[in-house]
Amino acid sequence: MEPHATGTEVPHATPKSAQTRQRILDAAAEVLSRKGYAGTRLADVAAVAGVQAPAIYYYFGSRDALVEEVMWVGAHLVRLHVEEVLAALPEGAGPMDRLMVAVDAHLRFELQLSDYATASIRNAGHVPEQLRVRPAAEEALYSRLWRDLFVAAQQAGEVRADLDTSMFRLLLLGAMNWVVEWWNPRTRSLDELVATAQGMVRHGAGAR
Amino acid sequence: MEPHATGTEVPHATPKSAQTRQRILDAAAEVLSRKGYAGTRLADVAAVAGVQAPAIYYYFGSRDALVEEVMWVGAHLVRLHVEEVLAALPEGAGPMDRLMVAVDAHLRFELQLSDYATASIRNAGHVPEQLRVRPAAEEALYSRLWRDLFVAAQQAGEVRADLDTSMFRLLLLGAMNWVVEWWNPRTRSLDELVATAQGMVRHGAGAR
DNA sequence: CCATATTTCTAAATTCTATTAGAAACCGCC
DNA sequence: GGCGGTTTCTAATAGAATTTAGAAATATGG
Repeated sequence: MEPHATGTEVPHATPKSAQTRQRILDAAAEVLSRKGYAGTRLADVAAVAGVQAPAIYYYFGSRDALVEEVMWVGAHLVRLHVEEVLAALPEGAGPMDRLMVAVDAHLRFELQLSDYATASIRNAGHVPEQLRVRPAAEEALYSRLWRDLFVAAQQAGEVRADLDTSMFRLLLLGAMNWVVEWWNPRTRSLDELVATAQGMVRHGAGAR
Repeated sequence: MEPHATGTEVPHATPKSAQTRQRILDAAAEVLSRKGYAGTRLADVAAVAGVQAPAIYYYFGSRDALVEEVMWVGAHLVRLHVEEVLAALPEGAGPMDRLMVAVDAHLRFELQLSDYATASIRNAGHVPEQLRVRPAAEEALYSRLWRDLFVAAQQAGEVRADLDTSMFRLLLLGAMNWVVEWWNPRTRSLDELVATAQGMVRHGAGAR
């Protein structure tokens, strides 16, 4: 044995078979993003991961521990992704350019790249309170990232001086997060969505 | 007896004591808006309504029937409210004015007036499929209302001709719906929120 | 190729709620 | 003040899902 008992971290250096843990976590993210917290049964997760339900308990202490991990990873990955994309920008990029890129990165990651992001977004307000503590810390960091983007743009005069950027930012993130509730890749183009969202910021918050 | 058995409608003309049904429905909306579908237990609803759990079955066929009713009422009330407010506008109001008023009405109703609206919004994507059929019809009507507002504004030249209003509308409704996830009346002013959201539309979608 | 630890399974127990049965309380009315 | 119907309660049932127990299987290392 020696499963999940060592606190909140994730040991399991054993490379070969502990891919199973990852498979289970991936499966949980997938099911959670599709069915939500209420609709996610351990048996479903196990089926997707290709194991029997009790096998999950070898890697996670409980259903809720598994959910919490997915939520945290989701929040974490979104932030990392957006930070990376921003870091890759050339020095010359202005504050408004950086905002546009952040919008692009957030939407594409959430819709294409990561079940974790979708799961994290959709279920943030639906999991029991106690599961929100660790993910909330990540979300706070992400929130700060966006705050800084807006503050920089406003100070540079590229966002209207009289705009309440804090409120605008919350509205914008809401608009982008809610996309998971209606998005259908078959009927809409992701490029157009990104462009429309960017326009919402450029014109909605931009100066002039 | 003679409870809920008569199909999907809601008889109970008996005025006096069938306020209980309303109390239960109100309680369900309140709990549902706060705890979500997964976290809403019949016992909680009953406690808020001031009855014992089994009493609920005198008025509703099942837990899901109760939830469905709340969801439908929520979607219905939002639409009615916005329609009423729009109808009360003077003839002279332009398409952009009408959009501004709709934003105002949607946000104020959702945040101040109705647990039903909040419950309906928060749980739309989290209740089992079968419960979404009847509410979905209401939402479709509401969606059409907004589509018409944007089409009118665009035809009048008050919204940029090149804007994808369908996508912008979905983003806007998402932004407003997501507000229930972060709104705290103690730390933020509702007037400011409304003004910021209106600005998001006026500048984000408006011509010039 | 055997011994040992790791991993996963089957079967069973536990728990948590919705739901039902049936008895009591309540209410208006004669 | 008793009577019939309505409404609500207490107590029991049922069912589904998480979670444990403990046995098999699988891999690992000498």
